[in-house]
Amino acid sequence: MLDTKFILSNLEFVRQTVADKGAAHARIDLDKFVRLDESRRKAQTENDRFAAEKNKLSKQIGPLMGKLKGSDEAARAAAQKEIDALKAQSAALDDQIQQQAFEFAKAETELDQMRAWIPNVPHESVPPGKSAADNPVVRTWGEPCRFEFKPKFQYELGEDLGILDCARGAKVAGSGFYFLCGDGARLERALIAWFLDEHRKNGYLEVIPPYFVNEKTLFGSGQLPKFLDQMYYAGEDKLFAIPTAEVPVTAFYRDEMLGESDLPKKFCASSACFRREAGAAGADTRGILRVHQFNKVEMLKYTTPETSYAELESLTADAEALIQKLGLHYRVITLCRGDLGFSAAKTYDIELWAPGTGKWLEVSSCSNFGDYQARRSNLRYKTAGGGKPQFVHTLNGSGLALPRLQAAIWETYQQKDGSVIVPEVLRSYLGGQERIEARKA
RNA sequence: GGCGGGUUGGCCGAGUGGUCGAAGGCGGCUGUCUUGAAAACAGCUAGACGGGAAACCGUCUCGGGGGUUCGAAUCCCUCACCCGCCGCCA
Repeated sequence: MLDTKFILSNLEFVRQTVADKGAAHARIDLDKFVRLDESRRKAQTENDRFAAEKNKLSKQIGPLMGKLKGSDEAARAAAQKEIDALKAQSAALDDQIQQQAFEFAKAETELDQMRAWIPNVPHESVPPGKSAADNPVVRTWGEPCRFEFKPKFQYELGEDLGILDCARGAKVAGSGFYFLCGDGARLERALIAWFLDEHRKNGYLEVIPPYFVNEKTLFGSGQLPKFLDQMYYAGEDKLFAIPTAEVPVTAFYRDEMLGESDLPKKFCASSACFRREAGAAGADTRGILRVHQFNKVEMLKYTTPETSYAELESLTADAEALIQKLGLHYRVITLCRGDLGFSAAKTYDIELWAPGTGKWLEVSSCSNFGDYQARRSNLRYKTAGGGKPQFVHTLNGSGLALPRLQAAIWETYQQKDGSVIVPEVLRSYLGGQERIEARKA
């Protein structure tokens, strides 16, 4: 959420951001926002004046009540008379207070609702651009591998090796669900364990988060209210299945006050992720490039505003290091203004080259959210200097998302005989196994 | 699912109708003392919003919401969460 004062004093910048992010929407009417803020302030000023007056009257009644207990009957009668007069004055204020309080609440509620739909503004280093086609490539690592045979793509490899079963996934749960079997499941487990071990070495605290969260938690990270239709919802219990571990871990310190010396805080979390992918029908439907449930290890950081952009670089580097050790070809792109997500101030996407599919696959999205999520989550820290509490900055990035990574590994390390070589760093997690071969029945 | 006890500032913890935004302690900051530090002593130390050039002033906030009252941390209702005991169960 953006600060109301920031919106008002940077109105055109916010207006441009809303347009850039394609967030233009009847719910966001910035001219109305300005008007509402004016009426909110006016109502509050009026309300405060009447309330102050009423408070003064009440304070006069207290001592008079004491006099009612005295023995002098004339004095008691006089006090009673005074009390009645004060009560009458007080009652006369009620209508006005109620009226102003109503006006204030009405304006504030509308302002809050509108603010909930206004996206974060981009950092100054974010490049201009309208869509994914305009995202500049920051760097590329490795070389695309060459084959002396026609390489298979992920779905074929998975099914041929017997490590992926999409048909039965569809039967059991529906399209977009799948089984990993045998060495496919083991490779997944190895990757997750290895990621977490690497992150722990880099100072990230490993957590296993709740897979279901409440509405407030989703509001905090920015999924709600805008992306309601992308979430699985258990209505009986008013709980949502998490689309990423970012959601529960960002809420870890919600409504809390941290100390500056506690920062930065670094977490890594492994979880299943659940996404309805509404509106994505027809895209990447074959295999495991776009699915409703997948595993992911997520890295998160809570930092001070001063260090968050440096921490974004190191977060991205931590994700890249994993890919480098796996020996895969990848590139890093910066999302342009038009492609930047709702809550993000700056994002790097990391894409793996999948030689069989012939596409770059996004396996990590590393973002700095600035204070946007912290504001929505009421998450502050006390500064070392002792000044006012500040909102922390939050960052997160995948390290890494499993299905597309598996796809890239299969495709990159496939052999002429159809088997797949296991990347060296993972072998100790697989009992030394060096190769995945077709599973018999 | 049933019954009982809780929820107060960064933390702990007093406070059962008025002078309470809240005693006391811890922690933090500042000063005195000291070569420096510790200790001791003194002072300061919640947030949001509004008004104001500022000093400062006002309103609201004692888990959330609603109610009673001139006035609520305090009384009533309700919801959430936490801690017990019972039931069910991986």
